[in-house]
Amino acid sequence: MTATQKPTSPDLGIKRLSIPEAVAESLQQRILSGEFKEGDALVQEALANEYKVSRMPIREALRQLEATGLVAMQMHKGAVVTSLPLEQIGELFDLRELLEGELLARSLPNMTGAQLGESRALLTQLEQAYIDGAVSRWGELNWAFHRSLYLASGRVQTLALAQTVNIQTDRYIRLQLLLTNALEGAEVEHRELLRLCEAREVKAAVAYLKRHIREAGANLARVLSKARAPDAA
Amino acid sequence: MTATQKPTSPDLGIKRLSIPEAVAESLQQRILSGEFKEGDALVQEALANEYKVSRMPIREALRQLEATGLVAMQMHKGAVVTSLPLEQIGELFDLRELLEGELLARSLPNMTGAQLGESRALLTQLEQAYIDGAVSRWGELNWAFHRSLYLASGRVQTLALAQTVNIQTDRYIRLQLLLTNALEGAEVEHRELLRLCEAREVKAAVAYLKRHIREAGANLARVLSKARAPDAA
DNA sequence: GTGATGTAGATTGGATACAATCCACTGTCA
DNA sequence: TGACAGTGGATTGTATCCAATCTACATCAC
Repeated sequence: MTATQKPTSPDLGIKRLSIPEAVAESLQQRILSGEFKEGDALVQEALANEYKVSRMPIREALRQLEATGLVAMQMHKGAVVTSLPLEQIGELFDLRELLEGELLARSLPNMTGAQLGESRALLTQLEQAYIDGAVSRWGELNWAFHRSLYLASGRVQTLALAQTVNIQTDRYIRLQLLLTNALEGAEVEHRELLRLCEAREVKAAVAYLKRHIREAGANLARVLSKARAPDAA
Repeated sequence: MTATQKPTSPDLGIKRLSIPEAVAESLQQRILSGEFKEGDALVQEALANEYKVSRMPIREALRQLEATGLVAMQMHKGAVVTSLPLEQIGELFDLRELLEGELLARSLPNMTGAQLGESRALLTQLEQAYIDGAVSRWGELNWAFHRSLYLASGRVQTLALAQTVNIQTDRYIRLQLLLTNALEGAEVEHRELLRLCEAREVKAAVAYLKRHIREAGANLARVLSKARAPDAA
């Protein structure tokens, strides 16, 4: 009745995920990877057949994705992959700048050497994925690297929000990678960002991070506006 | 059986919401109002009986609420109303400061006189609700008032995030109202905030808003830490 | 008496069945 | 020919049914 702080959960770490959660994760990957493009309809029965489950778990997964903003559901009309106007994509980058700047400012002073080492390891993987042209893996690792810099902040709510926003932008960054086959400067910037962090230059690192995000957004906007303009063809 | 048959109204504009959405909304209200307290179990069958529907729509509603962070679901164990540690509640107010400050800064320069009038009207209602002690209504109106100040920003993504965070804090603000029967200064602050907005003093208004949110958070933290401390009694 | 273990009831998870709704096609009539 | 109402198929929404899992209590061994 009183403090129920110990909910008798002996199991550590590993979290078994239910079918809806697993399906949601899979669908998210497929949307981010571009397999499902903006505006594509996600038909429940088709997905149910594909995943060899009934439509029930699919529906719950779709609702979960709806909450993250990746799909939109309409009564009796089904779910479609959301499509963001250019200005909202820009807004997402502004949000990232805001949230991630805050996170890094709070995290960096608390980061241990081991945590910085973890970030460096992730950056190495990230660069390798970039060289390999592993677009999908690059997307994951990009967030993993950024996230590793924020973990020490202990700001779980902010981190969760930042992650949601990142998932949204991820889609378009991958699209940019496919369209232009290059992320101008992003790789160099990551390395410089990590250097500043290792040097414990908090203010400089935060400023650099914000600039990094802002430029990524600007580059993307340029690519997308070109790519979307002649879609009437 | 068919008692809750919706009259087939060919209404336009009004968004017909599905049963899961309606249930989610209702449950959210009941959680925010304190009817369901932190840690309370939300049993599917009980809710299904209450709403006179099957468990299916309930499950989808619960998943929707899970995404907003109001409830947590565990495999084969059901859904419970989430309970936030004090520090995370504080974090939510920091987030509000960040997000709403940004929103107001972008919105205020675009606000029309009519929109400011709308805000003023909402503030009047808000004050009335406060006088009446209508806690639940006060919660709604508080966000409605804040939101009205941000609408002109055109930042839909940011606004959506801010709303989610607000819903989370709402719960605890209402709790504070119940515990202390007063929100120190908040009412006066709202009026001053609106005055600054009407005077188009953007920087001052943003600074004031941030302070307003920060103080609300600080006050709440004081109340909650007292209320939670002697739970072993 | 204390601890482990097995079993029954309750509750959730998933599958199937049925109803409601939408959409595209078609056939008719002006 | 063109517009429009009716109709059939496809798809979603909800209810019901069965299986899997958890929790609590009783039983048994030490």
